[in-house]
Amino acid sequence: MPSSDTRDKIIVAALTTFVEKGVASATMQAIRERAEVSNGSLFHFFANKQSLCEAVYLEGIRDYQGGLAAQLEQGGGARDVVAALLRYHLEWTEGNRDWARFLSERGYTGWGEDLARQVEQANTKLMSTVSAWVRRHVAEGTLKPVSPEVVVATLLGPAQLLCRAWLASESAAAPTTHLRELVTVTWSALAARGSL
Amino acid sequence: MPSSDTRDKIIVAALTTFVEKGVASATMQAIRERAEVSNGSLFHFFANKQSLCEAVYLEGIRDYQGGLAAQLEQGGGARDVVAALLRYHLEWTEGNRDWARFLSERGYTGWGEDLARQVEQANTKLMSTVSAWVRRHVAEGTLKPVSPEVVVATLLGPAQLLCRAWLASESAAAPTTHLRELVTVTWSALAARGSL
DNA sequence: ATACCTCTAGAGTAATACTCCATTAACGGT
DNA sequence: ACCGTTAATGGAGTATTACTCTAGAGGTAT
Repeated sequence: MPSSDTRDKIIVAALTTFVEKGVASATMQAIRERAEVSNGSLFHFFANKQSLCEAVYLEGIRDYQGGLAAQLEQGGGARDVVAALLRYHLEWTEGNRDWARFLSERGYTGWGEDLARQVEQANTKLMSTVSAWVRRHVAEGTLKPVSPEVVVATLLGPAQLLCRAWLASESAAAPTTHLRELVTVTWSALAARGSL
Repeated sequence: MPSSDTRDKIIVAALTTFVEKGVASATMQAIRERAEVSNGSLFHFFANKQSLCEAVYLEGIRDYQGGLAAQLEQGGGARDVVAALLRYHLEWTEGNRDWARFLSERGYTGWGEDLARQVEQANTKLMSTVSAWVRRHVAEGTLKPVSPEVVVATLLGPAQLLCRAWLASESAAAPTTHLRELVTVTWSALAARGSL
């Protein structure tokens, strides 16, 4: 079966193993056994454990960010967009628990230059889309005149924190539980005085 | 020099090495050389790399959370407390960059039961303090009636995100730069309709 | 003084990330 | 249809490194 879905098998095996055992304790052997792949193949696709990590990370963040960007483009009033973004974040996390776990607990600093560059790039791209959206609405007077960085942080920060809590301990309430409150609060945070 | 400041030397050496090289690539040898400590001593205090990690993590989070709790107790109006919390978070991050890096990029899931328990405990304690504060102000009508979890997330989520951005890329603006906007926005988020 | 305990020391061991090369499949050009 | 080149696979071998083990130094109490 000489095809490159081997790569995918490895990535998904790596993800589950990483989440299950923790990255440090996850051995390459365990991963390659789960993926049913030989040592040679494994190291053919990923030069070392770190680059495997990076690949998993990148795969996850691309999927997540892609969906997020889509929410921005589907137009609608500012408040609807805010709600959509929040809902997306919560639902994505709930529906992709392993990925979310991996992403939320792993920064990319100290990783390879390549990855750093690619992630920065993805972030920048997303950020510029958001910035445009923000500027437009600030100009129209629907949003408070604050910097795009702060807007993004205000939008996603709280959701991320709630999600992290849920990911860390089984006991915490599911993210989507908080959607309603989160939208209310976040909208108050960002809406210009007077705009509904 | 048979004293237990050896332990501290190890912890600080570990932190710097972890941040410098990344946890995975930081070897125990490098750490013990930086700490100027023998192999025996190192493994006398920390049974393995993971428990060293955990000790570093715990040390950091305790310092951070301690300061945070202090902000809550020093009274004042709700808005002042919000501002103080935000300022504290930003300043602590800026002043303890290495710790902040380590903490923000490292979740504790998949780590030892002990650590998990201790962190949960610390979180719970902080959370109950915050909850009390929130309930009081909700009752007085200064804060919107939302769950303490969402209040906490709203308070610290944005700040965390901004700090992470700063920690990840040298280019981002220093956290404290955003303090003013952050306070404005966060206060709008939490304040009950009508309270200044 | 002696027994005891914490801490230090460094050589030794086992695990494991990674290398190497030989073999096989896939593909493109003529 | 053939061949050359590249991509993929297999598994045995190596080197690094987390961790172990045992012997002993320093310090304290009885």
